[in-house]
Amino acid sequence: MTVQVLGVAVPVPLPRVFDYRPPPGLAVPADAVGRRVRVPFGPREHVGVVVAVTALPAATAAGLRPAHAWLDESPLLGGELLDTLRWASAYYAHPLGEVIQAALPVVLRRAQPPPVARGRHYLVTAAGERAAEAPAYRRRKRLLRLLALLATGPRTAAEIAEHVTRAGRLVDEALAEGLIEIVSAHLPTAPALIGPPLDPQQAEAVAAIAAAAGGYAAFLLDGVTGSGKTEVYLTAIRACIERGRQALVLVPEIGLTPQALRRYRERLGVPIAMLHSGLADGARAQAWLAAARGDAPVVLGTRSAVLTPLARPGLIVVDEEHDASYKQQDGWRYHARDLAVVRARALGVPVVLGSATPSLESLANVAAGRYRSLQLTRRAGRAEPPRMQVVDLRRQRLHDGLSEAAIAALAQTLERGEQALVFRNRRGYAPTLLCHDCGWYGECPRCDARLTVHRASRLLRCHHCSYETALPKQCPACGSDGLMPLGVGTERLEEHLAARFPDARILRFDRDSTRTRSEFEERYAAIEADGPAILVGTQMLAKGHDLPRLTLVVLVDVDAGLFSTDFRGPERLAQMVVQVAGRAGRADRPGTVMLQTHHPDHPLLRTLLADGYAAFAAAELEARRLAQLPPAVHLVVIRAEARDAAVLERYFAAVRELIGETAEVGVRGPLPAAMARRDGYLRRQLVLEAGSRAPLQRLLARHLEALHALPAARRVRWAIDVDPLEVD
DNA sequence: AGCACGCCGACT
DNA sequence: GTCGGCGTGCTC
Repeated sequence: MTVQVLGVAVPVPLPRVFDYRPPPGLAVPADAVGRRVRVPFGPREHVGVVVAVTALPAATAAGLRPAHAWLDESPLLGGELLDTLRWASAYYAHPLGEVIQAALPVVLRRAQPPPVARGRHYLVTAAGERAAEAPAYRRRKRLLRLLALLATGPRTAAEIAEHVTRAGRLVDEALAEGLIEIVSAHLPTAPALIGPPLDPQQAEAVAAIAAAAGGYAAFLLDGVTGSGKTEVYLTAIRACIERGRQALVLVPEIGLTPQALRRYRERLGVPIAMLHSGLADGARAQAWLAAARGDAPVVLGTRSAVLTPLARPGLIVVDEEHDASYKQQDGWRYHARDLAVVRARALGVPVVLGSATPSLESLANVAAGRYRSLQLTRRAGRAEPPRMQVVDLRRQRLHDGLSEAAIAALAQTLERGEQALVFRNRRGYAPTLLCHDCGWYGECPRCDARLTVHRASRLLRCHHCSYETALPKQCPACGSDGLMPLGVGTERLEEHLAARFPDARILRFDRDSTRTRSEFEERYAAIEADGPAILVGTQMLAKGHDLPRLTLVVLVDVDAGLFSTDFRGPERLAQMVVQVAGRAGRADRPGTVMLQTHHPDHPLLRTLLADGYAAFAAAELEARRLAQLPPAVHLVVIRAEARDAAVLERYFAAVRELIGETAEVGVRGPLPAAMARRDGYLRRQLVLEAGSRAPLQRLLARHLEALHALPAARRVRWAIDVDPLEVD
């Protein structure tokens, strides 16, 4: 005598599935797998997802607790997505319950039935999008809220009513003014705008992707900045929609701008379900469900959008595939680009990874024949590439970090009425405060890091924890007046430039000056306004946005990237240089990029500047092979942190003993992390390396349960990072 | 991770 | 006498 038992993935950090008797009363539905259930868990209750139904002897099942209730009338997670999540749970050695929870929108993690979406759907029109930005509409707050809501995807009247009061009348008004329209989710909402004609290389790329439709194929679309990668995506997506299939498009965090969304919407003429981190819970759930029902022809989103269920999948696109924001950096540390390829294979659809500066991983996959390379080498309808100029800083007099040559170039740019970007990846006034008399410098009491001088707010701040203290006037050690800020941050650059060019607009972009997305958009709009300006900024300005009036870029200090402790430093630097250079001289005028360095003869810089990114990448791949670093080898890092050094020591001793000696997997460490102490926690890592993934996977699978069961693990915060981006 | 249970120190 | 410190065990 056997009875049916539910295998339930519960969102707890335990690497196993829990068995329950079905909820009392009803028979177990045939399609139980993928439905959510409320289950008792110790003294609490959780929402779990059924991942298996098995038959167990009645006597065994009697010892199990019954699930409390079903939450779904049909499976919420379909076959392919659940299979991919199962695979990912094993691959990333992360508990399935937490993996599944990460894939579910917040609303669906709660013990409630899924929100219903029914009735007519409304969507903002192109006129409505223009109105949302027009000054004349600024005072119509409720209308603007409606337009913003409908800009994220089609909504029903009922959904709109959740966001604005007296929704019915507002919707009627907006309809009458042509700002919104009724859409049937499956049909194009507007005639798609016709794009520029494709050049032969673009047409060839589109044809290759089209030829692969209906089956799995992976492409690396390797196209220089301005070669029209987006046109290739748009054409391929359009073809996908016309075949009645859905396209999933991933963009980096910084890339999902209103301009980008509008371009997709206008050119594709269909509703686009948008998924990004800033979305309200309800809106995110609606977009997710629309994708799952097949109502959204295009799903556009950042990292976690790769976990969206698709009813009619046809194509996956990953834009700027080299971007580090695709890797989740805490909890379940998945890589969205890699998962996109895994999903494409499982779904039997083509996947296109695009970049002007492909990751070395993807280039290695091309070399190994796993991805097909599609090259775009021509800059479409534009001036020649920017002139790259190395500024040798040795024996030069510097003015707050800027060379005479850079200042002269900035002055000329302003005189011509053009815009310049001064790029420096350190915010604050100066990275260090030093006493010239006794050698004291400001250190964080909780981290192995120096305190950054923030002059405007008169603070010394740690950029790695929340520590801050008043900026001292005298040296805390010797009491002298010899304190001096050492080094240059964006704040100092801004101050210097403002003093030197008092009539120019100086706009600073960093986390201190630009905290929110709306602040960014506001300042960004100021750039687009006419007239000369100097933009001073960090990473924030390095990618994504079009800066059409920019003709000069000054990279204040590239040396940090040349001598980084992390093995990906050179790759990151090269990508940054090429991406920033891509911002220069976009319009009618060719641009100039000035790289300030104390190492003008560094082979990395020479190769990159003389022969381009592809040559750099080939050289760097060879260097990684010789050094036995990824992608030549594969890595897994076990990280842990604790306040007490002895506790940390004991933990890693236990892990090492557990793993033991293996022939196929090299074990290094535990090594102190680059910042061995952070926010009061000591941090170390154990590096596992092997020539292929299989032995690493076997080792993880073999020891995973024991790793969780380790008594020493209770005293530390630990995590497994498969394919880590940083090993410092 | 939570949360309970359990066994030793300073307090109303 | 008990309130509460955090070690240890368990979660179907």
